[in-house]
Amino acid sequence: MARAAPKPRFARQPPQVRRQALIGATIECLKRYGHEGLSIRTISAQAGVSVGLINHHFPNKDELVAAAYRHINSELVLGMQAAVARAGSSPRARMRAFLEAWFSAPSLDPDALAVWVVFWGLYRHSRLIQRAHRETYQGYVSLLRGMLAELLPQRRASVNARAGRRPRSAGTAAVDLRLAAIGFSALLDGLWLEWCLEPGTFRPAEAVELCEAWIASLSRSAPQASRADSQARVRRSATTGSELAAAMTEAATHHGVRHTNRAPLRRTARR
Amino acid sequence: MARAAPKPRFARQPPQVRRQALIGATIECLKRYGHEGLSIRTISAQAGVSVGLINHHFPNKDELVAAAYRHINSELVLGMQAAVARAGSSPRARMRAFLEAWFSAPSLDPDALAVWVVFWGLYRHSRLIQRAHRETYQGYVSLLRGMLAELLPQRRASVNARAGRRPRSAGTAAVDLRLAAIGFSALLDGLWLEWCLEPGTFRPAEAVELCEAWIASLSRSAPQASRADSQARVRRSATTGSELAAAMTEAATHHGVRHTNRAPLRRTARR
DNA sequence: CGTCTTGCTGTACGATCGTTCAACAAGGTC
DNA sequence: GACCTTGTTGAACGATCGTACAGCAAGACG
Repeated sequence: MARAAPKPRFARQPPQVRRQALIGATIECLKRYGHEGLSIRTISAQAGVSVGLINHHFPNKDELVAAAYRHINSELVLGMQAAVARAGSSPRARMRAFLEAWFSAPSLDPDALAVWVVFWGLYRHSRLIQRAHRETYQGYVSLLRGMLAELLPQRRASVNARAGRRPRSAGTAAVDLRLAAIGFSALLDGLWLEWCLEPGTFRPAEAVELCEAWIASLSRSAPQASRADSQARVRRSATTGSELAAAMTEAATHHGVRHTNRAPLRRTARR
Repeated sequence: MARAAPKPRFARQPPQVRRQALIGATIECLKRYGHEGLSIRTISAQAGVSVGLINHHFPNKDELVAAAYRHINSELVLGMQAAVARAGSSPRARMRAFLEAWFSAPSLDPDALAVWVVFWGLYRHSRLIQRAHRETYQGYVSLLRGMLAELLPQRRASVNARAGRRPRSAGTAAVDLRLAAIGFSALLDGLWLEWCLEPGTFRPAEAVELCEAWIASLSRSAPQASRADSQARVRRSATTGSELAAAMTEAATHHGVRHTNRAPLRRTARR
């Protein structure tokens, strides 16, 4: 008889590689089984490892889930940043590249939506998810801010545009700009959501058209800021591109559910 | 010593009342604890009953959850329908009433969003949830369809407008109308989502303004269908209000995540 | 007050959950 | 080939899950 070649029962991997594999298995399980897929045994089976290995690379399950959330989040943001950077320096081309990246894989993926939805459900009750979101969300915010700022060149870059202020007694032009920015962000999210829910309803290119039409209507309703500086100063000095960008990035809640800090969660005795 | 008044240890309730109470407790638990709140013991404690009672009124947990989903779904739709009906017969007033109802409680509620998100996460993997959605979603669809049809009077009500068709070689007017309807729906969902995530960013009344501006741009970009019939026939006969309504109700996926029937879910051996 | 219906309780059960940990072995080093 | 480091295994634990069911009792009825 031939000597039995002692086939290894498992292969050791560097921690970083194994961690990445476990994160990938977590996301895959979420796609397949939804929230029920978030169990140690399901994930370890998907990754082809034993149950104990997860706690060897992650302190606990919540940390693994948060790492998975951080992964898809940063993967998306990095993809968007790369697409915009690849588009060159023309503001219009950069915005178009962003929109086309936004409305194509891997962003525009029904499976991905199913994964996002589970994370959203966890968000309000998991500090780790909140932290992972906050850390990766910043990249998305600054990307949008930069694109809008260069698309609608302002007179002066006022960095101190305070977040959250609502110019109640402002001129109509300012109000329209702020609303338009909010609406644009809603359009991005809403179209993305709708397509993922029912991909047959419209083509991604049509979503890009819709968004560009909205952008065009922005420039049309407030051309004084981008073209004629003198007119802008007359209408309202604070109505600059950076303010629009600020309002927009405030409004653009993107995929992640931000922590609202709203009404204090009732903390009655549970059970 | 005074005779101990034999205080009843529990109070019997008619099945329908108790069922409703259990449904209410389920929603309340979802608001408080998210997905973790969906346990028999948590819900029964919230309702102030024993663990066994739930299975006395519902065959199993999934049926209770589906009933809860059906409840908030139909509650919302009925509220919208009532608001529109209260507005009278003017199409514009009815649309405004709808928008104001959409952008106010109980629709516009961050707690409610947290509940919706959990249901969305369950949708793809629960036939019961899918059925509950399908049954209640019809009311929302017909409400939107009716409002748009009366807002943009068509030449002839073509009921057989097939769902899902995409006039690729159609005239530009038709494409714009379809896209506009899709965009309007995205605007509704996106604004609703954004406000629930970050209520401080804009006021509900501003969201109403945004939507009405979009509606106005609909009438502006394609007035031929609503005003001059002769022009419409020349441009494209199929571009009617009812087609817009059909396209819109296809696009308006509302809150619920529709079953996509997309790629067949990989059914590998689990565990 | 006695009787009957049935809404309701609460223990029990098996399954599965996340986590722990002692033992194993893969694979580099000498 | 012996040794050592450490990635990996898998049984075991207590907690919690959804469900079943035998028995209790609330409250209507005669």
